[in-house]
Amino acid sequence: MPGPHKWRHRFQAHVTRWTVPREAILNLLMSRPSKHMSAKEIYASLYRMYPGIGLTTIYRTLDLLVRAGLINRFTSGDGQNMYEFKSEEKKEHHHHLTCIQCGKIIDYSDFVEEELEFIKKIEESLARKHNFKVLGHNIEFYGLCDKCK
Amino acid sequence: MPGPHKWRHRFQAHVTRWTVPREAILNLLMSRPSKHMSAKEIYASLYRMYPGIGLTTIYRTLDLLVRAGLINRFTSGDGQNMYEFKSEEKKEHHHHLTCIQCGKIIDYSDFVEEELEFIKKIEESLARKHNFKVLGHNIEFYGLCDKCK
DNA sequence: TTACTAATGAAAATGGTTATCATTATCATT
DNA sequence: AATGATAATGATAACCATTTTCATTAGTAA
Ligand SMILES: [Mn+2]
Ligand SMILES: [Mn+2]
Ligand SMILES: [Zn+2]
Ligand SMILES: [Zn+2]
Repeated sequence: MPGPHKWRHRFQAHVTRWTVPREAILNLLMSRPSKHMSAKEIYASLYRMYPGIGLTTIYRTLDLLVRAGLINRFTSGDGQNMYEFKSEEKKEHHHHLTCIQCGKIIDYSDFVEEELEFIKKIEESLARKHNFKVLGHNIEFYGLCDKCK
Repeated sequence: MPGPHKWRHRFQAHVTRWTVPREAILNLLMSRPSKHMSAKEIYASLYRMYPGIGLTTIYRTLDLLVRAGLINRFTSGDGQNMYEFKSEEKKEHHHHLTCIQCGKIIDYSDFVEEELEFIKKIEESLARKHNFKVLGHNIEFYGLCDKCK
C-alpha cells in the first residue's frame, strides 16, 4: 500500500497503478538529484529495504519514468544505461563530462544560455533542411579526469 | 598475403602484422565513406568474399582501427556500436541526427565552423574548471525522420 | 469485501561483445 | 625459397545488460 506522492499524478498519466516498487524507485532517484545510477545500482540500493524487489521491475519502472519525463536515461562509456532524476528547472539542464579511464561523470552547466540558444538554432535548421522533427539531443565530452590524467 | 595499402603504415604504428581480414575490413569501410555499419553488418558484407572470416576478428580489427584513429565508433539508439570511416579532412567533421523510430542516421555538418568554435570554448572552460583533459565529444540530435513523423 | 486485471518477480531467453585456446599465417631471418 | 618465432585468427564458450515469459500477487473501482 504505497502512500501519496508529489509525482503520483504525473506518473498516472502513463500508467494505472501506483505501487510500492514504483514509489521506492522514484524516491531513491529523487533523494539524490545529480546522482547517476545504473539499474543494478538501484537494485542494490533498494534491496535492503525491499528484499523482494526484482531487477525486472526496476527496468520496467525506469522505462516508465523516462517516458513520463521524470528521469533521464543515457548510455555510459561501458555500454550500460545510467539514470538520473530530471529537475523541473530549465536552468538545471546540464550535460556530461565523462572520464574514459575511471568512468567518473561530471555534470556541467557552463554556457547553458548560449548552448541552448545554439542548440535551438541547429535544431531549427535541421528540421527545415531534413524535414526532421527534433525531439532532443545528447551532448557529452569525454577525456581524462583530474586523478586519471 | 595481403597487398600494399594507403593506410598500411598508419595501421602498423599500432600493430605488427598486415593481414587479409584487416585489409578487407578497412577497405570495406573506406569504400563507403559516410556509411554507418555495425559489426554484424560488416561480417555479413565480407562473408561472401571471405567465407572463413570470424566475427571475433571483426570486433578486434574495429577496435584497432578506432585506436589508430582511422574510423569512428558511436553507439546507436538500440545499444549496438556503429562504425564509420573517418575522413582526413577537418571540414568533413560531422555529427548525427538519429530517427528513434526507424534508426536512420543522417550526417550533418551545418554550422561546423561555429560549432567547433563553440565546442573549443566549452572544452577550454571545462579543462580549467575541472582540471579535466578533454579528448573528444559526442553530439547527437534525435527525433523523427521525414517518413516516421 | 469482491472481482478484475495491471503489475510483479523468478526464471529463462536474447543479443551484442569479450575471453579462451588450439591452429594458422605473417614476416624477419636464413 | 625455406625456416621459425609468434602475432593473429576463428570456433567455441563465457559474459552480462536487458528483455521475455508466465504463474502469482496486489492495487483499485465497484
Ligand atoms: Mn547528470
Ligand atoms: Mn556519420
Ligand atoms: Zn578518471
Ligand atoms: Zn525514421
